[in-house]
Amino acid sequence: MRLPNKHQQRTEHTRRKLLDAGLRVFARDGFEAASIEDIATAAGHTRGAFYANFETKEDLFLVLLEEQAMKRVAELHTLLERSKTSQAALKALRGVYLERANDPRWAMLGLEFKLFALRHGKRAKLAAAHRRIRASMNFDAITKFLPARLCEPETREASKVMLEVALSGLILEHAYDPKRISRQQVAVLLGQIFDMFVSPG
Amino acid sequence: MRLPNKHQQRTEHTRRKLLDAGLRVFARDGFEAASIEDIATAAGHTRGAFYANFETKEDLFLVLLEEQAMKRVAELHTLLERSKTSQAALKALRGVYLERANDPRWAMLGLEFKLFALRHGKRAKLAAAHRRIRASMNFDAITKFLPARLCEPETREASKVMLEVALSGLILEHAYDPKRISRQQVAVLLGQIFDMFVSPG
Amino acid sequence: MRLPNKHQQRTEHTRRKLLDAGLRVFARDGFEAASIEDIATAAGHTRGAFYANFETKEDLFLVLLEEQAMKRVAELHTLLERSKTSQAALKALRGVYLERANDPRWAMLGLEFKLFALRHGKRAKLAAAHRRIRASMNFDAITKFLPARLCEPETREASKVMLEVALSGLILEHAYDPKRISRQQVAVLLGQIFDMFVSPG
Amino acid sequence: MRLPNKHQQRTEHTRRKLLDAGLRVFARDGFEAASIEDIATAAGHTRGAFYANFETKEDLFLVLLEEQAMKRVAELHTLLERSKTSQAALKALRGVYLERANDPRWAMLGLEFKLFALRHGKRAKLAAAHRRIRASMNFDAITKFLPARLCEPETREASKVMLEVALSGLILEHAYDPKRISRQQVAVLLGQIFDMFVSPG
DNA sequence: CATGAATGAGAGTTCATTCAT
DNA sequence: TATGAATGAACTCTCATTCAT
Repeated sequence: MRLPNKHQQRTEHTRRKLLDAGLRVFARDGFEAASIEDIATAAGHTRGAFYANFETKEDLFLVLLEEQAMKRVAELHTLLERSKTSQAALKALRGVYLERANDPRWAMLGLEFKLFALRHGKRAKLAAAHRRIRASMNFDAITKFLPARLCEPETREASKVMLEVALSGLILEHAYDPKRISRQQVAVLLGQIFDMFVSPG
Repeated sequence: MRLPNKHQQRTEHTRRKLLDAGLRVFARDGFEAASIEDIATAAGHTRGAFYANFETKEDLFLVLLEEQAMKRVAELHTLLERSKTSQAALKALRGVYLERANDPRWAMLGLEFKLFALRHGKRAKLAAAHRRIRASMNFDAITKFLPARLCEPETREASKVMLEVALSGLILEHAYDPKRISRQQVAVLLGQIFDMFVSPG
Repeated sequence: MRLPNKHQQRTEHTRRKLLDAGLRVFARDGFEAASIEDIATAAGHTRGAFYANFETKEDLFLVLLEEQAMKRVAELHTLLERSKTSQAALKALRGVYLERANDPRWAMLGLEFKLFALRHGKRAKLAAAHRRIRASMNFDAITKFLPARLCEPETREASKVMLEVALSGLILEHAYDPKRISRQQVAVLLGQIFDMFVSPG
Repeated sequence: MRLPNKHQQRTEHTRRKLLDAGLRVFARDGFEAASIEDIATAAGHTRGAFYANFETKEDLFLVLLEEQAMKRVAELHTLLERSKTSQAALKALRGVYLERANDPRWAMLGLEFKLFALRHGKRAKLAAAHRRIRASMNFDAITKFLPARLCEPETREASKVMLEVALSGLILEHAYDPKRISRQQVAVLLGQIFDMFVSPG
């Protein structure tokens, strides 16, 4: 288990830059309209670097998705582990949930992913990655902090869906027309949704 | 200079078929991935027929949006006019709201439109159509049937946004993974959202 | 030989307008870039009227060429017939020659025709029309007014070529860059050319 | 960031082949009728190679024009520098002038360019290239070898125009109908024009 | 005769991808 | 590993032409 050498580090660095650029460009332009040239350029490289690190545009997209999903789930796990009481956990969870409205990129990426999966779901190559991403999006650890009434699997899952939907939908709506719904109002609505579908009653 | 009626009818018929095909194809493939050839073929015509009736893909998209938005608002108006009491109106409204989850195409079109507007909002040509579509998406007539507490403009608008967001988001989620959230559960969640943000209390 | 009836007159009128529009549009845009829609619109009609009167774009072009060529030769014949002496004929001829620099459209049409013939000369359909146009461009009647030394066939033809070339070339050059060569200078040069290649010496 | 030399060489080679093919195809078919596919194929490549080297058809056309114009002016400068006396210079100039009738492609390109500039002169992008090409077409160095009477700017410019016009016009005429005017006759006429407008009297 | 909707071939252009370097 | 020239398929769009009216 030697440390990566210089060569490997450089490769990793390029890969990192391409992923970061991918996040920006996919969120900004959408999967279809994002061009590999744009992503490579945004990463400070050329298309060649892209193809040295990823197989296709789809590949980068899925890797990016998986990475981001795991990152977010990990954040949640850390958060919950640090919380001493259920109440504290819920409060922290609520804070993170509202906080996430401030980075529209992940919401856009999630939207793009669902549209993408919906439209290319039949492709065999997609399936495995798809499952992994879906799995990493789960954070069942939440369960143990939830009030009993929310712990029946179906209800729990539906609540989670509702939270996701409200988050990404309101972010999109705010981006689409900030005058119609302000950041402030987004926060209020998200709070209401959270309290309704998560907090104990 | 007037056309013989046959010509007009033929034109109208072709235009209608193209719009219908556009709805199907845009909803299925998204704006970017939808090709004019696909739309024309789905309508039983060739690309030439498309260009005889619309200027660009964007043009068809916007016309389609406007038409559908107006159609839906008109349906609501009719509905509300027929209702004799506020209570009846609310009940009818709730029914239509839940009902709309059954046609995923409109939700997909709305999503595509928001993504499209977000990404091409600076284009001058878009602006006018955009405003018209946005306007026709409004249905302030609802207001008079709402409980007083929801009639402050900001709250009302936020509630409408929340309803739209929940509807299109849950439809997308159900389409994306029906096993995760069933049609039944979508209906339940939509009902909860409606009751929370619209019904008097 | 009855007079044309109303129907025929109307047809002839449409055909006339299409030919006039063709002259304008071909001279302005060139054969390739001229669209049938443009020509029909410039004539106050639709493409249908075009196809009711001409077979193809090429057809209109060739008919137009032939008509214009014959018209110009006829003018020359009339002119020469009216002249009582060789000297008067030459003077009149010189005047007409210089005068023709004032209508660039014919020169442009002639240029377009030569380029067209050069590029499509092998097409069988073109051959006949081509010969007729070429023939109608001749005006050997001039010969009898020319000084003896110019009457050897080769020299005579070469001189005529030189006159044509100078006329159309200078018109193009003036249209292309009026600051480089003024209308006045065009006239001076044409006069010099005429005097050198036609006038007796 | 510097390319290994092999890459540069390959690029330059392809670009060269595309320019050469462009010269042939534009001269043969004209600007409008020349297709990028034809040019690329004539160069032994695909359209993609074209777009890797040039932005548009117009771009290749203008680059080609500028290159050819500069090449011809450079030839003239070299020629004049080598001449020891005015008389020798004039003789050499006359020889080159007559010689140029043997390559119809440049004359056709020049014609196409004037027609193109005339028809698209208002386009902003064209203006700069246009000026550069026009400038590189000048060869005022001739002036010092000309007889005094031709040195007044206006007369000189007019003479140059006349020479250009005669050259390209006769080449076109000969290409259009070699039986009407032979290569031999073209040479005779060009000689007469040169002697009249350039040689000392 | 004239209209204009529809066709279909072909244009210019973009772009994911390959490959020699 | 990274470059960038080149490929080729796909796209949007134009336009000469046909045909029902």
